This record gives sequence, C-alpha cells and structure tokens, in this order.
Amino acid sequence: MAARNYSRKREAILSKIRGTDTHPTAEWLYRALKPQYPDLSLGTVYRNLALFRAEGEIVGVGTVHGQERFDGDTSPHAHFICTDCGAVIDVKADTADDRLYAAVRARTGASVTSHALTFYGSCKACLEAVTGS
Amino acid sequence: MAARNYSRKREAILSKIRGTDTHPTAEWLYRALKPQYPDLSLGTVYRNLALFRAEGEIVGVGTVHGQERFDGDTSPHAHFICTDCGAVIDVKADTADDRLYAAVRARTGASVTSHALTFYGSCKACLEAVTGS
DNA sequence: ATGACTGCAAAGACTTTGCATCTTT
DNA sequence: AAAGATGCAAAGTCTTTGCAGTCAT
Repeated sequence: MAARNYSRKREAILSKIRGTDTHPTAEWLYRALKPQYPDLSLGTVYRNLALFRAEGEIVGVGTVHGQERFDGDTSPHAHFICTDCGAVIDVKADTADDRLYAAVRARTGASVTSHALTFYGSCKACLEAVTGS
Repeated sequence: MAARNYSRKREAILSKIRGTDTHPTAEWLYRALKPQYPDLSLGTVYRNLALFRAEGEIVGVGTVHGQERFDGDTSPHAHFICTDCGAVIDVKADTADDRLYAAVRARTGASVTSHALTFYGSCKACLEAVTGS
C-alpha cells in the first residue's frame, strides 16, 4: 500500500497548487517553488502530481498548448479555457447532475465516476488586446 | 490564404475519420490507411489533422493516455472516456445550452465559442473484464 | 535499518518541422 | 511554371524513469 512518508517538498507542491487559481502546469509549479527549494527537481514535481492525482487530491483539467493543467480545487465546477493565451478560469456553474450521470450510465453501460465541462473561446484580456480598448 | 489543392491522401484521411466512431488517434489513422497508401507518412496525417481542425472539419476530443483523439462528427454531443482502456464513446446528450453560454460570458467577460462535456469512468467491456461475467 | 523520496540525467512518447521531391492547378 | 502536398528523418516538447544518494520512520 505504499505508506507515504512526510516530505517537505511534497507539502509545498500541494500547498502551492491549492494556493493558486491559475491551474498551473508542472513547470509553473517547479519555477514557483525553485527559489525556496533550490534543489527541487522537475521530476519530483511530476512524481508528486501523479501521486496527488491518483489519490484524488488534485484533478487534471486537460492539456492546454501541450501541457497538462492541474486544479487543487476538486469540488465540482466547470472551466473556461482561452484558446489564445491558454488561461484556465473557474466557472462556478455546472449542470451535470445525477440524472445526467444516470443517463450516461444507462446509454453506455459504463460506471461513471466523474465529468468535466469545459468552455472554449477568448478571454477578456485577449479580447481587449485585439481591440486595443 | 493558402489555397488548398486536391490531395488523394487528404480525402482518405478525412473520410476515414468520418467513417469511424472510435475517435481515433493520428497513429490509428496512419495504420488504417497504410495498407491502401503504402507511402503514406505519419507526418502527413498530423499535418492534415491540424489543417482539418483549424478549418473546423474535425474536432479534438482531448488527450487520452497521452494521445490526442479526434472526432469527425462536429455536431454538439458529449463523450464518455474509459479511463481503463481509453475508449471514447459518443453520448448523445448535452446540456450546455445558450443560457449557459451566456452565463459563462457574463461571469468571465470572454467570448465563448465552444464547449465540451466529458464523462469519465469504466466502460462496459472493462467492467465485465473485471467481474469475468 | 528499512522503506520512501529525491536529484540528475537519460530515456520515452507524441508531435512538429525542414528540405528535397512529386502533384495539382 | 508556380503553389501546394508529401516522405523522410531530425528536432522539439513534455513527461516518465533508472539509479544512487538522502531523508523519514
């Protein structure tokens, strides 16, 4: 069962993810923690992210511009992803209720454990950058 | 404006995508077409997929087990993804209506152009493989 | 001590791209 | 001929992993 030992860096990584709403990449976390943990390695960040995800402590939001984005907020909510700048923004609205789960289950014969609702488009900042307003 | 020339292989790739509901990967398409087009290269598949996607002729469904999955059916519908075997199954149910789009727009100030609703879990086949039924 | 965690660097996997060649128009 | 499309192989990115050393229990 792979008993988990305490790890200062692991705590820092989890804390960092939970302390931001930018839905960071592994690289972002690495850079953010590097100043405080000069000997931190990217491999450790990846390893811990995989661990957190396996344990349900964080969630993957999907791949944006080739990099996986993570979310420390595991409560059900949707996301908006800017296809221009790659920003991932929380959207506190979600309509996938129990009835929908049941419907998917009925139609596919599968066991449904989670879902993701994601919107795409251009974020406010990118829109304004174009119009110059 | 990059006028497009006719290409036998391009047609075959698009046709292949549209002729399956497996939401294939680039590799899958490559293998599927290789017998009939022995000199087809993987690069060509990727190039055309990128082109189709840019033109809205196909849609990316997301990355599953590290590989992007494509869908030739661009009509609005949801997907179920089996986290065990990676199967991607169409779900003809979707609740993201205009009101939701408007809500996201209002909350984020962004322009919303599309969305994706994806369910995760274990597909029927994988469930049965476990129980041995 | 024993098992877990990490740094480092190499390896892996998927996708993109440069260039010469062949096709389409 | 001019512009576009492709094959091939190299390069690029992101992520995973083997190994030896370090830390937690």
